[in-house]
Amino acid sequence: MKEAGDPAASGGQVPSSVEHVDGRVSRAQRLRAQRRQQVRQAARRLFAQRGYHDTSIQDILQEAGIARGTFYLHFDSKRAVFDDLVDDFLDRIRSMVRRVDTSPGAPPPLVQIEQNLSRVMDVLSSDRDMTRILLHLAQGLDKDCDAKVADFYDRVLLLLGGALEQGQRMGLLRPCDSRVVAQAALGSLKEVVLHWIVRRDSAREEVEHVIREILRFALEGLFR
Amino acid sequence: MKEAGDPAASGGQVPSSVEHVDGRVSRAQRLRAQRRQQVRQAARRLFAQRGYHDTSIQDILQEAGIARGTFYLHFDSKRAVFDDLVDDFLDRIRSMVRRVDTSPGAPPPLVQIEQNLSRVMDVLSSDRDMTRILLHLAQGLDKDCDAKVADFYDRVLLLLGGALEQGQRMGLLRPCDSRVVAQAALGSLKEVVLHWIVRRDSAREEVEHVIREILRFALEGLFR
Amino acid sequence: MKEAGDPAASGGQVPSSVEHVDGRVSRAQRLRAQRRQQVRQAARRLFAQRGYHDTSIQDILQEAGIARGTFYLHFDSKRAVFDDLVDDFLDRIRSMVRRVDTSPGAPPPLVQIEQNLSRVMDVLSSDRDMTRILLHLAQGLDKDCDAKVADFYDRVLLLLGGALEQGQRMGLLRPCDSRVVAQAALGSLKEVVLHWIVRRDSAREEVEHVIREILRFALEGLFR
Amino acid sequence: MKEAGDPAASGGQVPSSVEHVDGRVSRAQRLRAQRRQQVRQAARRLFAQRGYHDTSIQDILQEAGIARGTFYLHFDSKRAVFDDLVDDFLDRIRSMVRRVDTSPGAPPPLVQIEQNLSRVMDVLSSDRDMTRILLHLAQGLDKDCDAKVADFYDRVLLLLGGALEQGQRMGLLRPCDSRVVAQAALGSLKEVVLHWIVRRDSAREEVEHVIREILRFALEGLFR
DNA sequence: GATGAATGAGTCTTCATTCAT
DNA sequence: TATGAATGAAGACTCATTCAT
Repeated sequence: MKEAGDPAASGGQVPSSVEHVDGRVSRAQRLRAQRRQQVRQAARRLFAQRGYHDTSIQDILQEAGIARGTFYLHFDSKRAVFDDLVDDFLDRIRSMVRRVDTSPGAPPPLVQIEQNLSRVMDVLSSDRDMTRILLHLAQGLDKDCDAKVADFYDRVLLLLGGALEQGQRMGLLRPCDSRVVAQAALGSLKEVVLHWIVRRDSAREEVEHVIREILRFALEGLFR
Repeated sequence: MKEAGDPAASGGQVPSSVEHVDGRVSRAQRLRAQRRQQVRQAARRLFAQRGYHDTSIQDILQEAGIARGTFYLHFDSKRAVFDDLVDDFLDRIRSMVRRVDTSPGAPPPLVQIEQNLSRVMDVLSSDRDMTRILLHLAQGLDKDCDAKVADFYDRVLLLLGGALEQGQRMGLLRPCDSRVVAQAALGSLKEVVLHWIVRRDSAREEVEHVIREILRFALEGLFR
Repeated sequence: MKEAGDPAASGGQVPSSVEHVDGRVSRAQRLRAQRRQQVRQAARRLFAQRGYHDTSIQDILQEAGIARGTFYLHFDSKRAVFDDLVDDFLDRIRSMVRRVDTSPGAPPPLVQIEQNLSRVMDVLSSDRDMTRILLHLAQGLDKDCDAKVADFYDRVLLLLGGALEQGQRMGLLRPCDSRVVAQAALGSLKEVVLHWIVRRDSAREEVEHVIREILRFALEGLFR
Repeated sequence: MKEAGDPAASGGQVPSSVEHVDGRVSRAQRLRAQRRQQVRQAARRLFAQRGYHDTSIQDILQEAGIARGTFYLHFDSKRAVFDDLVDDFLDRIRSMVRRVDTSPGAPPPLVQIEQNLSRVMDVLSSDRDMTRILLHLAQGLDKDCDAKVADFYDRVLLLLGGALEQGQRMGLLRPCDSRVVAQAALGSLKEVVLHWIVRRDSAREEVEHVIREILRFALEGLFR
């Protein structure tokens, strides 16, 4: 489970005068990052389980096995941990998506799309807690968070909509309202993830069956 | 708008004496119901706007223009209003759905489905605040609430899945994993509602265009 | 069970012009007194059972079967009912005590004392709820009430102490610190009443056995 | 003064790291105990003065000079302080009572009883507030508290009754209903304590005079 | 860095009392 | 006189955050 993007750990001010022995500072940084991870993991588990509001700082401290003050040494507030978790997770998802390459010689667009989907599903599967948080809690927490998540989905929709339009231009897809269909596709995905990844912890093959089903559903529809 | 389950109304002090002037008691009951509505409306607006946790009882009092005690005269707790709102809304949605009639002479199933969809969309459109609450807040509030909403959606999925299987048996639809496709359809719907009803307050025609688009998407798919 | 001293009922302003038919006003007064009694009885039962603070006005209304406003038509406050009950009860007890008659030809002092005691015990037995209230709740409610009850007991102590000193002067009793002994006697009585009247609802004979036991205890002591 | 049952102290966060400076932890514990005492003392004073219900948490905070949260750091609720105070006081009283030793060579039983009495009176004298609370407030607060206090007195009565029966068997005391007489004795004691210790803050000699008086009263009675 | 006692603003809820009908 | 909806002051308790050690 990757834990990228800890700005405080990497960007901290390192007083050079103190670095007597090479490696001392880096050891401190490593410890600091460890602590941070400890907190993040505890918070993630609890947020996913009980929700944001029903998780108290006290709960996190207990779960992480640290003291109150220590928490505030690493995060500014309870909300900061939440944001950190969400930002990181969104980044991880974003980084899984490759733009569809339409140059000659590249794999067929459909294959590329399925690969994107598959990579994203892998990330979601590997962190069910965060997936649950993203789908259940992140919306409705507060204007700021709503905006962030909405922005994320908007970008996804733009991507999907673009792909649809490209498909139409290429004569692969029938004409349709690309915005609406992109939304429908995104919604399908969310719902299916909720059921197969968050609620049941489905095995890889099962998830792949589900992916194929909704892809076929999206492409061929239900008739006949 | 139905006003179910008012404990105070049923358990309240019933005047043992004779109803002096005809209509005096019924007027009191009407006023009582009005007050209740006043509170519900205030709470609904605020919950939709700020979320459950960021709405204090104080906010509701202010919005409704009543005193603290008055609130508790009509509802047991902040949570009770929320539950009341959600329960009532779910009931309203449920009541819009008619089982598809496959007897000879009945309208084609597809038409019936579209009518169902249209009636549900009307309810959702007519109460954007509650739609927003249902889609954003009700999940992730609390185990109890989660269970209630999950149960609602589960019933919807059963309905959809059943319809799909029937369509398959009737040779109208191609074979597919009805559970997965039902989820996909539900997800599409949710997402589309979120965009066109909750975010933008789309006009009726716009909504109908959207309905047609996702129905066609679901039935014909994207190819060709 | 006597219900004396309702100032509002007896002292109420009666507009003479209204008294069309003789007896109309008195009927109103009777009804008023009845209502008052209704409230008193409900309150007494509840105060005895649950204590003053754990009895709400709502409880009293329910028990008495009247409406909120009606309560305040008869009593100024919750506390006023309590005071009314206690005052009345203390009066009833006081009225049972006759000063010991030492004139020649009168019954022996000891017999008079036992008669006093017996009459008081009858009152206590006949209203266990008020006895419980007096012994358990009236002390410690509040400065005012404490003062009232303390004043009552002080008068009792003065009476007892006077009797003791008289007995000493008459050569019947041995010299002793009359104040202390009066207190001891009062305390014995209270405790015994608590056990035999409040906790168990002892029959008359049992109570008389108890009276004889503590009288003998007080007079003869335990030695030999 | 014993400080039993501090849930926060035992369940608190125990520093997992090494105790850097010898005594640092124990100093923290000492400070913690001090705070607790501070709260207890403030609460005791106020409960004794104004009663349980007329003392608000706010009052206690003011009197103790601490903040709201600090109170709840040491006690679960207002009621918890009260219970803690009463439990501790009852324990202190109980611990003063030694079973009467009737083996040959032991001091005469009467002397032992007087010593017990004297020790108990010392405890009561040394904490007038708690004595007042025990005699005035603890009864009538609540079923739970009533039961606790009643149980305490029941044990005292058992002890006294047993002593009386032993005295009778040894031929020292005349036959009597030991239960009734034990109650009378307990009641005498309570009343006398109320007057001489709670109301007036009598000096030691005065209290001893009172003890002697009621002992003589109990043993020799009043006749002659 | 790590600790955890202290803080106090903020929240929900109760309930005695008032008053228009 | 009787009613009961409305009131709002007052209460207990929580919990994210700070800071001295």
